[in-house]
Amino acid sequence: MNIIKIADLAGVSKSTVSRYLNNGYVSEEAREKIKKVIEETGFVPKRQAQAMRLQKTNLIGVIVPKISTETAARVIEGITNELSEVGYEVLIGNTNLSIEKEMDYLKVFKNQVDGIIFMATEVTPKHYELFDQLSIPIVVIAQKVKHYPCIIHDDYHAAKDAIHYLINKGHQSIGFIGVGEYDEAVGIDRKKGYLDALKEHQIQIKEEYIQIGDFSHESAFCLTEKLMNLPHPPTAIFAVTDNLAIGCMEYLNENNYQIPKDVAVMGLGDIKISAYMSPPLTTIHYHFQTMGAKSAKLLTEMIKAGKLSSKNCESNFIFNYRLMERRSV
Amino acid sequence: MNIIKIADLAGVSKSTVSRYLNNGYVSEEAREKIKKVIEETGFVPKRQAQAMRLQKTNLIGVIVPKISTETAARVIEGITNELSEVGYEVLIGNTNLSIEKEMDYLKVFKNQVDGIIFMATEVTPKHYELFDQLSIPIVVIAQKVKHYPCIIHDDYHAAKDAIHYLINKGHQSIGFIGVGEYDEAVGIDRKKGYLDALKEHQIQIKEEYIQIGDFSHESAFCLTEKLMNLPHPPTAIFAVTDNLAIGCMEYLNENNYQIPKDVAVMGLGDIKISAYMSPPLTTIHYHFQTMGAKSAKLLTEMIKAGKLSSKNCESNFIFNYRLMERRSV
DNA sequence: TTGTACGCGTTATCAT
DNA sequence: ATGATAACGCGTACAA
Repeated sequence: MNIIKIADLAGVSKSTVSRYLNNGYVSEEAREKIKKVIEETGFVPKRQAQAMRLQKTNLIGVIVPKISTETAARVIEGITNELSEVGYEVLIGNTNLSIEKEMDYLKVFKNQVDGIIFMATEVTPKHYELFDQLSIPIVVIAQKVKHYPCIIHDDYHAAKDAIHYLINKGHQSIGFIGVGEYDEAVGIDRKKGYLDALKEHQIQIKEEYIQIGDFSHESAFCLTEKLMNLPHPPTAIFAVTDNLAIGCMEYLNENNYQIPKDVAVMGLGDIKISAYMSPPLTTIHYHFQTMGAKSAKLLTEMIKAGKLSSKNCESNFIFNYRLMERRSV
Repeated sequence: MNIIKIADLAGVSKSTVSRYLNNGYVSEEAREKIKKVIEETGFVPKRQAQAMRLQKTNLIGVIVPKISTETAARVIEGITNELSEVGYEVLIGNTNLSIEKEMDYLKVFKNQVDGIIFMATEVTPKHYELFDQLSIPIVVIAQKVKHYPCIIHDDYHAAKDAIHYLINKGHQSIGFIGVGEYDEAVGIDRKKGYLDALKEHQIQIKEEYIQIGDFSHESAFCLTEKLMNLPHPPTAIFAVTDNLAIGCMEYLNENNYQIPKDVAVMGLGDIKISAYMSPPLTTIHYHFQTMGAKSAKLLTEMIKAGKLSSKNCESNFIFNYRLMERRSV
């Protein structure tokens, strides 16, 4: 079923049908006939053909590291809610944490969508190359990417505030469970927040208190073991993500440490599960869904403005956070 | 950049470039020239134009009730992983539990994708109407829809097994926290499993033990209160979803009931959080990600077979489940 | 092996 | 107010 058949059935030309569908410049008489035929047939114009003709797909590509993580799901929810209001649809690219797949999606989406939202983890020179080749705007979430618009949390100050909070609660020996520096936001910024907070309070930094692993529960579990087996174990542990904090709590619970009496634990991110831990995890709330919505809004604005690239749109949005006092500190 | 410009730059006709891109029927000489130009320009053919010409979009529409729920996210993960292997991309439709939006997406996707995966909750006559109007195959997840292929869990037996388990643990007074019957799988099948299990053990069914609400924590919280304020409160409670079981546990914990000593709690679904509750929730594990993958596989097979509708493809796949013994019973 | 010409479904321009 | 026609980018039947 296409616009020509509708035109035939209604006894008019396809131009008239097209006008009926779009600007509406049609006589009452023709309008009636067309309306009837369209209702009977349930005709809807094909978006592919429209896209071709209008040079606009009304599609946004969204690339996420892992869709089944709560953070990614929340970001996507924010994006889809925002976009569905303005008539865009979203094409999802789930990379399963594979950088190659990220590259693939960046290439595939390149001439298939009107804009890209990229939820980043590690950003390599290869990424920059692909960004620069893009002829559509892109918005980056969760990492700072020079010369491109980014939606990020203030990881540095969030981590710093967490440590300040711990110090104010009387802790001087604070263990750190982090991740590698390939992830700038989580690996570098949050660690820097930890270090600077200690410095500001003139607390000596002990290398053995700083443990680096990957993003898994198990990593945090092992690192906590190391921490607690130190001659002078810390009285508090800060993990750079809630997920890690939970792995940390698992070790402590299994080894009969009382939280927070023996050792306090603090996370960052406030995933849902944190509130249900025993004890409930004190952490910092991040607004992932709002970030998603903001990124979508920013992107559609750029598209509307006719931008063929978002390079040099130095509009970074740094989102606020909120400390969630619960019972693990 | 399009195929004609590439052809010009390479000094051949666009047909030759097209052949280079597709069947490869090109002389070594021409191949070299084209390869060079394509590499320099980073040209990739536009999918919109291909879709138009080939009458095939290579897009699958996925409609989910709420993308930020763990179950939906896991289903989508299974779908995207499967589809990315066979060259399909996925268009996401997040309905936020709105039936109108479901209808909208069903209509919008109708002539924009090659097939639809529909994660259902309530299935109304309106849905059937739209399904019947489709000229592309559709696969339904999570609910039985007559005459269409469905990927479901065996909700009836899962619930029944849960109750059997409770009875075998010595419980005779088992409360039930459920949802309305508009959701057939959760509202009807799981309730029937509960009722039949009791009947099989000749346990009298008490109406006051059967509490129906919605899908929220709060609902389960209130219903648990009702249950526990009965003259003879139950010694065990079965909630039809883990989420409800957690709301139930919240009430019990806050009111100083010991789980499972005073009252046992059992859920259904095994969401991630359940394992971290205190005590960890005994529940039944569902394989959402595998379901997603299976639905994708089924759909692409039907597309490959050239089906213009999946009506009367009575191929239901009933997935298995696994009882997770933890410490709430 | 290569190139010409056509068609996929839509919208926009232009003449009527 | 309406209709004929061109154009979007691509793949392919057919002719050469």
